[in-house]
Amino acid sequence: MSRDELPPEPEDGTLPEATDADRFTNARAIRSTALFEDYTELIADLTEEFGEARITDIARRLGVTHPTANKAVLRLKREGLVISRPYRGVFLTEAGATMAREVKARHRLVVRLLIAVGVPAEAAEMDAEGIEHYVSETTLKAFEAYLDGRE
Amino acid sequence: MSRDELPPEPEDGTLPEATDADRFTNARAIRSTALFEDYTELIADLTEEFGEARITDIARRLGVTHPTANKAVLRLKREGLVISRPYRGVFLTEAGATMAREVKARHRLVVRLLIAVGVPAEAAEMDAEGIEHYVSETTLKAFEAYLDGRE
DNA sequence: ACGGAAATGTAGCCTATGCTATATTTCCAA
DNA sequence: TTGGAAATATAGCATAGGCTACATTTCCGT
Ligand SMILES: [Mn+2]
Ligand SMILES: [Mn+2]
Ligand SMILES: [Mn+2]
Ligand SMILES: [Mn+2]
Repeated sequence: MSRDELPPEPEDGTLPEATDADRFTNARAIRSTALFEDYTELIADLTEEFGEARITDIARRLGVTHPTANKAVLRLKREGLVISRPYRGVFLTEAGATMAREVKARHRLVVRLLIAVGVPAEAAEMDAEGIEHYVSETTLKAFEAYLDGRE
Repeated sequence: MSRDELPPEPEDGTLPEATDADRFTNARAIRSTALFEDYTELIADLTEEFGEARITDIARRLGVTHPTANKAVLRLKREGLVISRPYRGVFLTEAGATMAREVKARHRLVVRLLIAVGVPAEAAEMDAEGIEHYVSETTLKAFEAYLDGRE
């Protein structure tokens, strides 16, 4: 029995609501970029701290083995987010740096928002590492407005 | 050059802070259960609506093909979260129902919190689908307290 | 009652993301 | 200057979670 899942189409000029499938598809798309976001953000941090991001340091900070980090860096290269030469450090491209900047801004804003609504700082930092990737532009704006609205 | 990344160990009775690696490892662990959470929550919904969860309906609601849903259900079975017989509906076990209940509660609470801080309902629903999986118990409690504290 | 349509299952392919074991390169200290 | 330690690379394995193509089963309308 095929159930017609079509939501009542609003023919009154309103936008059609996002379906369940839309939401899950969106979440899956984000999941596939979350890792790149963490890598670029981390590489930016390490570069700022040490002048370069070494594979070993990347791996240690992420809590993975270095072959895992190495393989991920190959994918980052393929996507044009980093450049690197064998046995040398990893550096962000313009695209990578842009991604890092945006992710870091999201990260900080999420932490601030969580703390503002009463989440303990330690938990806020922990949870933000996952949450940050799923916060849309719209939600980000709302967070900013909320934080501004309480000086 | 191996950089000593050890954070300044607090020998004053305070808890040691979570390292970056701790946070990323936590996020990776959650990522591996997020899919199960979405499936159990959805199976609970479908069972409530139709008396059973059919593979086709699961797939359509998630926006994936039915072989993908079928394979996922096999994993859910292996983990003891559902039972099912060939060509029949899928049903939650006690463990699966418990997971579904908890995820649904998290989902709703996240949406309510987002809306409370000014996120438009549509964006709140969209973002919550990803965020819900990364909200810890501690953060959940804080959300509850915050929502209570405003009538 | 049965034949076709819908639902479900299976096979096989792909990529991502983890790991261990091993090879290679770089770098530093004696 | 050089030999061993540290860093990096590579090979190979595994699982998850997507997909398409095809096989099988169920169900329903005539
Ligand atoms: Mn993150
Ligand atoms: Mn982050
Ligand atoms: Mn979800
Ligand atoms: Mn959900």
